[in-house]
Amino acid sequence: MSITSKDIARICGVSRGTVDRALNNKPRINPKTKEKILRVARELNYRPDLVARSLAKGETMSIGVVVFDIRNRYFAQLVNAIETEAKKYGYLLNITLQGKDPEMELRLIDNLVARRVDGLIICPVNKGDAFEKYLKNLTIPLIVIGNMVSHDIPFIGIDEYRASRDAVKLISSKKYKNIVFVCPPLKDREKENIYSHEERLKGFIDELKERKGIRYEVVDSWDYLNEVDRLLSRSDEKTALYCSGDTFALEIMKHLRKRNVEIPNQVGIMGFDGIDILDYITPRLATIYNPVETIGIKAVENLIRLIKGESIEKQLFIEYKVMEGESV
Amino acid sequence: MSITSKDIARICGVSRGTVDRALNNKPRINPKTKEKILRVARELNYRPDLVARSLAKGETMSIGVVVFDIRNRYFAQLVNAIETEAKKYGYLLNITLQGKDPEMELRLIDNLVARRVDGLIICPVNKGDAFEKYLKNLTIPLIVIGNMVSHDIPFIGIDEYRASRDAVKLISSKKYKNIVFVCPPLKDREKENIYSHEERLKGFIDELKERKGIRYEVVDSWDYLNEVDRLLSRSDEKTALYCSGDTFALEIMKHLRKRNVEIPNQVGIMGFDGIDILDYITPRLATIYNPVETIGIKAVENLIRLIKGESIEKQLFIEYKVMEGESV
DNA sequence: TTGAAAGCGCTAACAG
DNA sequence: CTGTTAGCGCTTTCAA
Repeated sequence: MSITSKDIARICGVSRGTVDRALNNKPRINPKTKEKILRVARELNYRPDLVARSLAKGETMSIGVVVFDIRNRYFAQLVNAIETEAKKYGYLLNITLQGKDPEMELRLIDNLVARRVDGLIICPVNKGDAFEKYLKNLTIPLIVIGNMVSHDIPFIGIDEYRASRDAVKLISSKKYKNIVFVCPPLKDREKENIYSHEERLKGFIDELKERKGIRYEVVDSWDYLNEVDRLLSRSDEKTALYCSGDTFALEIMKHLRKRNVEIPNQVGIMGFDGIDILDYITPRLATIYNPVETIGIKAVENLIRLIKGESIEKQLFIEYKVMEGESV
Repeated sequence: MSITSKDIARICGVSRGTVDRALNNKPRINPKTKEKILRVARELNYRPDLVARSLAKGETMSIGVVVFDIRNRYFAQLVNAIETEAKKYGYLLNITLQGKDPEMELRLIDNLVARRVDGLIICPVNKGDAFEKYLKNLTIPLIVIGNMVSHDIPFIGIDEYRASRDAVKLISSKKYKNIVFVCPPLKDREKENIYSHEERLKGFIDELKERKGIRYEVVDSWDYLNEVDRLLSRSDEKTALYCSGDTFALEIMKHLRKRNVEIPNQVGIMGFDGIDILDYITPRLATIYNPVETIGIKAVENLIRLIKGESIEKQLFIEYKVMEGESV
């Protein structure tokens, strides 16, 4: 057993209340007794039990985080930023991964709430009214990142719709005659929250509707590599593949490399997210840089405001950046 | 305020002890009262307060993790594996990042201990006797990953020395006349624990000592790109760059690509770790595959054994794999 | 089968 | 300036 404040009180011949005042820099204590208590505490290498403190104070100084998976570059960068920022304020992270499993997500949120984390940051896979209601009934503050659930629940992300239109503008400026939006997650739209991809899709379509003379279509299959083969063999028009995620773009590039298809000479490619490993890839992938670090930092800032009972703006859109690259 | 077991007791007209028996499937309770309590609990959406439970039971069902940084692929994969495995046993993770700051590492470990995590998994940046003693004095079980601190402290990793010799064997088999070990972390050997890199260095040297006719040298500078330029301009022998980490290899490949140096025709490159993004890189990098998922899983398994008071083997070496690639 | 009471280690409120 | 008391919500022990 480790040493408690009671032990210190006994040894110093004072009450636990006095020990508390000394240890936590509270007023109304004799400097000499304070000094003595601090000395004894140090000598005995006293460490307060933070579990007990949490129970007494009703705060744990922890933030619960629920995301898909941190092998995913995007979430690795996000969680990294959240941890670094939270630490500055004395908060530690309870991080949990739902692996796109809606049931698991609910279980994890329940568990974190039961552990009395002071707030939650989630990138949800669930969606819909029931989920919205569930979140609203939580007793703790919450910030949603990426996949918006409703306009009523605090959200931080980028304006995916506008970013997607910008992506299409960039591609169009390169005189492609045919643009394909590659977005496998659309396949899962029934069961999963794919808000961000749906916004990107809308932006893609709206932008192209306004432009004449460019054909476009959508690939919404996880078998997208074969789809790409089929599309490219079928048409001899200058085609660009606009991918709703850098990872899909990288997979396609790897695939085309095997087929000796040259990028961007024979086909153009654009991604979305601006994950950090693009640094190592040739040709440099055109993409939308999603400021994930900033999003993480803002999420922590806003969450802490909520924890303190302060108010925040319900929707916070961070500026993204169009990265030209060499692949389109 | 949320509802407590006391409320349930009051409503059901029983004592808190009985409520506990019902809720936690304990014996010696009348099935009918149990049923009633469970029903009421469900109706009121009762959730036990896990902080209170932790205080009462003396266990938190959390595991503390301290690593460098999870933008680093290696740690992202590691933490991902640890989380997934720990969750199976009902443990959540408190993950913290020390960013190679020794002071920070100590503060984080202290904090986690104060939060009464049931065990720790760390990849330490500290080293030496004082640190070893500090770790031994911790009141909770601990597993060290990667950077061994001492043979007395439970460790999981690969046999870096042997792996490094195997790497050199692979390179040698390709008839290089000059092999350069690129290992910037050596620069920090005074202040940081770079056990794994030092083992790799030893393996490199020992293997080459046994082979005649191959020149070798070591680059231990963070300015390694310029060093590489200098080395390559100086010699016209067939040279291979053996990097103590895939990231260094990727940086060099990117650098050489700009200089239009062909790999492996003009210079060979080999990495270490086998991080997942190599999938997207051409030419395929030769490397040592470090089974980080397995290491994470084993770390959790062993830690839980320690938590339960069971015994484990102090040193656990997982099998690595030599990946031939096309870069050497 | 159930209840009562004590305790986990800390904080907070009030009285002295 | 200091001590006392109660309480956070749960588990555990012992007695009934």
